[in-house]
Parts: sequence; structure tokens; C-alpha cells
Amino acid sequence: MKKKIKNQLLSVLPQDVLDRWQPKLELVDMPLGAVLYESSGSMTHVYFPEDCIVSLLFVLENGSSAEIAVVGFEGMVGISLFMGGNTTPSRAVVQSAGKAYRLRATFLKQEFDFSNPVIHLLLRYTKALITQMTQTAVCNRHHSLDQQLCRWLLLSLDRLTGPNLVMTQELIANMLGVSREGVTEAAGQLQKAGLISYRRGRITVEDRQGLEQRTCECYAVVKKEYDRLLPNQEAV
Amino acid sequence: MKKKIKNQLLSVLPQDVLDRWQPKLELVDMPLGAVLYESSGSMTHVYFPEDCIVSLLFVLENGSSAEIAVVGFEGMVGISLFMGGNTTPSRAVVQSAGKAYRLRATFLKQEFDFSNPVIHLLLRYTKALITQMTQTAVCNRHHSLDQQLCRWLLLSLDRLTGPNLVMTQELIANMLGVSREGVTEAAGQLQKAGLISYRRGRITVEDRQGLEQRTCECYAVVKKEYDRLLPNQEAV
DNA sequence: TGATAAATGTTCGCCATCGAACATAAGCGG
DNA sequence: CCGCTTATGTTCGATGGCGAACATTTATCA
Repeated sequence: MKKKIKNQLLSVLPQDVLDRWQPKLELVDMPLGAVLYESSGSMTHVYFPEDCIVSLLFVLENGSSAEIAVVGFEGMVGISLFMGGNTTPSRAVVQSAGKAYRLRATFLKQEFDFSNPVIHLLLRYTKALITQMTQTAVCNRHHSLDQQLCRWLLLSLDRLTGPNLVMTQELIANMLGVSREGVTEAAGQLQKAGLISYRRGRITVEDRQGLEQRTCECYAVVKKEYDRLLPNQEAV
Repeated sequence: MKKKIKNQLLSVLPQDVLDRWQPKLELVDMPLGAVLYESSGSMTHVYFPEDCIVSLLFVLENGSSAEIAVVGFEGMVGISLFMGGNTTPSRAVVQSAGKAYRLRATFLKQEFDFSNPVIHLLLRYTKALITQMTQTAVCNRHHSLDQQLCRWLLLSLDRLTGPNLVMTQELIANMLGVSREGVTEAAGQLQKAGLISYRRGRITVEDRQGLEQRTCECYAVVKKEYDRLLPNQEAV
């Protein structure tokens, strides 16, 4: 008698796909605390939890961490794999012991039609975007308003041609999800330090390097990931 | 003379794809503050910024908001579209005016090979996962430790068969990115209220509804999105 | 040019959370 | 059953950021 599969993703696959996968699927133990992926480590398998829970954790340089998502029988651990690149920016840890089916990375990749360049490219981009989102989540939790403002300025700057941005402190506060007074305060300090100058909704970055020194690691992490996944010269 | 495309995603597409897309690409103005998508509104186009910046904002019920990501010439606005479902959970607002190419949603979807059920399913799942990540980011920013603990307990509970979870307060603190003392405090209150009971690394949820009432909107948002994108009965 | 609206600056009490320090209790191995 | 380890409870000063209130300045436009 065949074992009933509890994982929802696997169980809704068409029968022919499942038949093809069946011999490749390994049911493995997932002990509490097991680390499936380390930040920017390589991934050899993807996991489809049956009755365990896996936590996607983000660990900062100073050791503090934050969970960005949990995955159970409804999902799969290792989506970065088919999105391009073989690494995740997060750590995956078993939060509740149990079992999971796993599949070799190489096999899953074959199942993706990478001959379609549109899919290929957009998925790579999606992965970079996810990195930005997760880094933002952690930054929200652990870094100071000051640092976040620097990060935000740099991210904006990277997407502009000149050093000027049209943006009120009020709007920046909305974006960062902080109070306007807080932005006024932080921006005032940056101004005093000579890193930026502004007047009524018009900010000019005077010292980009200064901002980079002042911001948290989050900016660099995101930038690096974009550069890695979407190099501007090469055609995909 | 052909206009040089600045958007990086478009510019790295193979020539034949670009030729096919070219007649469908519309260069449009992106004025400051324009709202491209409203939360859970429908999406008619995707946008490839040329020299504007678009902010992906998440707005909570109480009006407070947080930016999850910014998109400029390096990317595309509207990835949810090809991930399945025609809505985004976030709002997209032009943060810096400029221009962008846009493409009709219907056209882009044709370019995706949805005949491959593996791709189809995994992308849908990815979308749900992204929802969870973004909601976590906002929750980190705006909600109290108490509410976050409830959310976390519920998310875990949904992925377990029974009402028991094996988990120390220390570990929960790591996951939530808060101090252990804070978890002790919050968990003590939940215990007093009769919602949970625990003893040394073993938590039992006694009153699920109570937790649901006490948590923030974030739990419901995530759950709803999973249910919508990954209904457990139907085969995809 | 003056009036008006919008943006920025400043203050201050309040509160949630942190982080350190320490106390207590529960389970485990021998 | 003892002793050790690990988990939980408790206190408290420090602090970052909130939010309300108000002052001031700068564009804009009639």
C-alpha cells in the first residue's frame, strides 16, 4: 500500500508528474534544530514537509535574527533553487520535528523549463526582489531609524541618475513606517554631518560614502544580490 | 533611430523576444505619487521603469504603512502577475517621477509557459510565501510583541496536527527577533488569560479563538492568501 | 506682494522593549 | 534521590521612538 502524501504541494501535482517524481522522492527525518540551509550556503535538496515545520530565519552580523516565514505541509523549502542561483540568503531551521520528502536540486531544476528566457530572467529578478523584501523585514526589526534612512537614501540613489531626489520627510516617514518627527531628527543629523542637504522636498546627497559608512549591512546585502543575479552587461 | 532602453530586465532579453515585445511596449509617464496598484486591486499592466522609482508599500488597517521594496530601472513592477492570481497584496506608488514601459498583463501571461504544471504550482506557492514575508516585515514594524506572539503561535498551529508545540521561549524570541524576557512576559499573559499553557519547552494552545482575537490582522491576511492560492482540494 | 498651504523644526511626556542581573523551578542523568 | 543543566520568572534602569502640540520657514499662486 502506498503511503499517503500529506504535503499539499506534492499532493496537487498531476498524476503523471507525481509518478515521475515518486522514485526520486526520499522521505527523511527532520529533527528539531536541524539546519537545512545556511545563509548563502549551497543547496543540494529541496524539502516538502509532511508533518514538520521549517523556519526561514535571517541572521544579522551581530547575531540577532528574525524569522521571515514558516513552512509546513502546505509548502516547500528551497524556492530560491528554481528561481536561479543555488543559494539562499536565509537560514532554514527545523522548528518542529517531523518528516519531509526531499528531492535533489538537480532533478527539480530539470523539471523547470529554463529554455524559456522570459521565465528564466523574471524568476531571477523575483529572487533578488525577495532578498530585498526579507532584508527590509529584518532591518525593520533591528536597526535604528538613522541607519534605515541611510539605507533608503542609498537604495533610491542607486535607481536615479543624479544625486537629487524629490521627496518630503513626511513621505519618507510613510515609506519607512516611522514617525515624521523621527525622520526630521535623523535627516537633521545627516545634514549636520554634511552627508546630505535638503530644502523643502528636495534632497541632495553630498557624500555617498559617508552614507554607506553610516548605514547597516542591509544595503550592501541587497545590492550585492542584485549585482550577482542581474549583472548589467551580460545577456541571459 | 530606435530609443535606447534603459530598463535592465528588458535590455537583457534575447533579441527575438524583444522584437516580439517591442510593438506591445508602451512608454508611459509616471508622475510622482501615482498609484499603479492598490492592495488587492487587479492588475492590468506590468511596468518596467526607465528612470522612475516605484515603491512597494504595505498599508495596514490602521493606516500605518511600510515599504517592502523599491523598484527602479533594474526591475519590474507586478511580479505577482506571472506568479498566479491577478492581485498584489501591496500598493505600488511612484516615488520618483519618470517614465516606464508597460505591457498588458494578458500579453505577459502568454509569454509564460503555464502548460508546465510544476512551474505553475511552484510559482503560486512562491507568491503565497512572498505574502507571508511581506506581512512579517510590516508586522515587525507596527505590531506589539503580544500580537506577534499570537500570530506566530497560530501560524505554527496551522502547520501541526495537535495543539502542542515543542519550543522554548528562548527560541521563540530568536524567531521573532525580540528579547527572551519579552516573550516570557507575553507568554505569561497568554497563560494567565487561559489561552495557552506551557511547561519547560512545551506549549499547548488551549483557546485558539482567543489567540485569533488577540493577534493582529497579519495572521488572517497570510492565511487567506494561502487558502486562496493553494486550495487543498482541487488539483491544479 | 501678500496670503496660504505645505514642509520642517522643536519640545516633551509616554511607553514598549531591551539588556543586564539575578532568582527560582523543572527535568534529566547518574 | 542528588546535583547539574536548562528553562522560566522578575526586577529595573536605559533608551529609542511615538504622538501631540506648537513654532517657524519656504514655496506657490492669486
